Amino acid sequence: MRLRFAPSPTGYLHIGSARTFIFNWLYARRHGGAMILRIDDTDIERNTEESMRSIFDGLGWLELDWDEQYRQSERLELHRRLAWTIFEKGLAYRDFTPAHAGEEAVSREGGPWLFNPGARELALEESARRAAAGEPFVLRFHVPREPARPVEFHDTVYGPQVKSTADIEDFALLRSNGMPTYHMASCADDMDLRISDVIRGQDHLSNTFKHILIFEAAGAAVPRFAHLPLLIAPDGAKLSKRRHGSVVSVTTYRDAGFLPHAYVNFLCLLGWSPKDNREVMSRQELIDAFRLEGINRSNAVVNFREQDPIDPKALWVNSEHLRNLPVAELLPRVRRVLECDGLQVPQDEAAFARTVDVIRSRFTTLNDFVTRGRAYFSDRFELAPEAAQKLNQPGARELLHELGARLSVLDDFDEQSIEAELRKLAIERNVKAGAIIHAARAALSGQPVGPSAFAVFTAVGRQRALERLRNA
RNA sequence: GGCGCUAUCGUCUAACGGUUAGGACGGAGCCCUCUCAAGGCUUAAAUACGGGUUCGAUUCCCGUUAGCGCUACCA
Repeated sequence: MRLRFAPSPTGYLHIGSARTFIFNWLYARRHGGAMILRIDDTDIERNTEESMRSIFDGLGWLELDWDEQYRQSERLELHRRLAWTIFEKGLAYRDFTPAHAGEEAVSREGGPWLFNPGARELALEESARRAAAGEPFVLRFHVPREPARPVEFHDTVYGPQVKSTADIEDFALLRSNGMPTYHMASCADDMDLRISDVIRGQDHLSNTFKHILIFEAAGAAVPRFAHLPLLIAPDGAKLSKRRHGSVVSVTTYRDAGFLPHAYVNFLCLLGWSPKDNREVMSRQELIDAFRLEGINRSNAVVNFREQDPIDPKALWVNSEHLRNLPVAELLPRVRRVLECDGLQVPQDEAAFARTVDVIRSRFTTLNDFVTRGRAYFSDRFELAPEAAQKLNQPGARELLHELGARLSVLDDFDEQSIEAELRKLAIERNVKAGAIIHAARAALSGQPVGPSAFAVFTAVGRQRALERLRNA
């Protein structure tokens, strides 16, 4: 079994493309097949190196891998050879009509454009002569239409598909600059790379009929096809950079502090279901559960809003992974965001792990560790307004100073001892323990809310905790 | 315009032709509690519309409507 993901490097890695990669990858991994990354860069006008980087960066960030890698621009001879083979079989012809000449005909008649008048009938000798004379031409597939016949295939997701050749235009195989078109290059490579299953976006569903004509003309076996429903915006439009901005780029989610796998997990839930109500799944669970039968047919909305550009479900999936991942797996990731923000990562690995474990359960993204969780890793943090309010309660500061003094002589700086000491103080001063607790949390973490205040003490560490009480 | 695809809560989705149409996110409420999360419980919220077929239709068929895709020398 051989799967491929074939992006064209004309923009950054789109979340829809990422999902397509993931479904191919899941299928390959589940069946022990090979995953192939093929860069479809035959459109030399629009390709960019930057886009290429974005694809590798994006896939790398998502921690997705592949077994083989190709670049179509390095395989042009193969594509051209196959195109001319089809020509020699009499199944393609040279069309000398200048570019765009056919467009007017379409708008005038209102009907579909099928071929340029006269081009199909051009005698072979004249065609060869004009080509030899250097006249530019496109090589077009000669779609059989008298009589027209149905082209059929079975899509694993969409079921039986049929279209009459009477409705298929004579599409181009080779451009006038000699470059193969997408259809030609893609099919030639799929044959050469022995792709067994083509899993791609539904926008290619109707193109598949053309592809089948090419496979047949080349005398090659037709792969299995499975088309994926598209990802769309809340307004029903196809996701596009121009209209929807950064929500379509995977880097947005990386920068927002998503765990790579959590985002993969979220993307999987768009258009696919394990059908057993599971949603939060590990990578292995995803591989084990993935079935093409679980893919549905209607487009999925990425539910973002103008003010809030990230789908709430994505955030939820991320927070689930964030709090349930083995801490050891989370640490390097937290370390990275801390370092990126110039924060000091604790030397003591065990203490670091405990701190992360204490605070992670109420965080939703990795970025929370340097924002809401800043006080756990740095002395330069801001006191949230609501936290300041708690500190400004009458008598609160004095109580914290006293608490600090008492805790400083404690033998064991653990949660039980701290709690005992704090409650004793509350009773002596005849105040509610909660008042001291809330003020302490505010002083230690800069936040009005958070983990158990006693856990905050140990997470922040003795030295810092006492210092913050003193300076409260 | 032509051809094709699709249609279940706001969103993601589940439901051999027989279910009080299920779950999740988000919303509302309650419980728990040192706060906030988490967790538990409760709640509002859907089969686009019209015809068939059938004892019975979310499910099968047709039509309408809507959305999307393709209709390039883009992919």
